[in-house]
Amino acid sequence: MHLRLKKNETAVRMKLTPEVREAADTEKRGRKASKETRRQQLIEATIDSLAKRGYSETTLADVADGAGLSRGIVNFHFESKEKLLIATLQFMADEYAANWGAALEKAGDKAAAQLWALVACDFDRKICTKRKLAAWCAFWGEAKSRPTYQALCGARDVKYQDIFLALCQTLKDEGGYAYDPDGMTLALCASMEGLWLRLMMGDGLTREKAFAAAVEYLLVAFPKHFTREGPK
Amino acid sequence: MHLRLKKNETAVRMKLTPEVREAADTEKRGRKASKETRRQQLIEATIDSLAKRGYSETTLADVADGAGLSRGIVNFHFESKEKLLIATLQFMADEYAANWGAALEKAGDKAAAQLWALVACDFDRKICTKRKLAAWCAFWGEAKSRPTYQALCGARDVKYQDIFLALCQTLKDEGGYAYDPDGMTLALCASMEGLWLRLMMGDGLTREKAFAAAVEYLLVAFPKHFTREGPK
DNA sequence: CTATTTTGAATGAGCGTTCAGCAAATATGT
DNA sequence: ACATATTTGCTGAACGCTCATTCAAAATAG
Repeated sequence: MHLRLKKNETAVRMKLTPEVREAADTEKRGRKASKETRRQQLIEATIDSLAKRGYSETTLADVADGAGLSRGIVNFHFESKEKLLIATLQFMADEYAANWGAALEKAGDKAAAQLWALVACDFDRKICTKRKLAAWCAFWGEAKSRPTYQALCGARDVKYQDIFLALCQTLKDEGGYAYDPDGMTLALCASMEGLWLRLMMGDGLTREKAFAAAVEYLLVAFPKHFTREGPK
Repeated sequence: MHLRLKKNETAVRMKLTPEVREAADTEKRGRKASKETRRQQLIEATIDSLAKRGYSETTLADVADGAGLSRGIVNFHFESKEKLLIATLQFMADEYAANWGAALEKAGDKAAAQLWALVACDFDRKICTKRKLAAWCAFWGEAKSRPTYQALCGARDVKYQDIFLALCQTLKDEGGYAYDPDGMTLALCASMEGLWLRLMMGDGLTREKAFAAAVEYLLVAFPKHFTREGPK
């Protein structure tokens, strides 16, 4: 009694998360998926696994299952587990950078509006998901002992920090504030990272409340430039 | 040609870190160490390993080597790797709580002085070490998927948060500030956690600079209560 | 001597990696 | 058109390594 199974029926194989399914759907399902599509699908499955089981318990088997594909698949599309993880982090870093880049574009040329946009976009639906925050945090935990991760985790990198600092400097000049811009920038950036950390830990904190807290900070720091509703 | 090695010459066995050596020295070295001393010694070695290799690469072999003891030792004093890690986190959480508790005691009864003390003690030499920050971060990375860790990582727990909130509330009333105390407290606590994260990542940031940034925050939030040198 | 602590070799489970082979898609020949 | 060969994507069993755990024996303490 031998059942001949129809293969590659991804819909049947397993319940995939929306993200994985979408990644697989950008082109056709099954064999027709291109190399890049498969890679993306596996990256999404990796984020899922990191979020669900944490870094240390993320296995290639779990990633493959999550993607609805077979065991050997990762070593076919990526060379090793390590390379998959790096590609995943790279993807998130790129997405993050693109997000604040775009936000800055749309903000116009007023410094206050730009700073507001920069803070707000960190709490954007697209970026600030439970699963992505969890994945970020998983990498943070390993970053200190892995130079490669450390470099990529500084997606909040030099460039970002410089822009932030310049904006704080400008607002200080405009408003005649008294603080030290370096310390202020550092404290503000750190605050946003800390809010991410707390969002991930997941008590009762929501995206909205976290954003409100960040805004509260902006208000006391730059009273002449902001209201709770936005830049003046 | 058989060399008969003198055993238990810990000084010879391996270069132990100062922390591990100290833990082993609180009572006599060698076999005479009491159960509690050994446990402490192993916990210190665990912190070392977490800091050096990260959570996912911390092995019992590495911990045992770090403590200058043999392979099976952890399963004798702790029951399992998991229990060792939990004990380690528990130790750090207790130490952290004791630290801010003591700081609060010494601060007198002025709210401003208490808040200053609470912020300052987070950047204390004893707590804010590279190795301990790294260990904290390692646990944070795994916390989301492990309820036990999550509970202990909230060492910055409800009690701490409540005190913090009450102090902010008091200062607001005293100074007639306009902010929302909940948001303010959240942003401030988050900022300190974020600063820890950055200290751990280790760019050029020093304890002093991080503390200065936190102070900068206090200054803009409570201008009537603080100067850069301390509470008024 | 008895009890306690420590050792280190043995065990086995879990996991990343490899790879021979299958199947779908595409190219080539007739 | 059809048959055949080649390429490409994928599978899953097998392999070997790492590491937590176990435990019998040794070392030490009392």
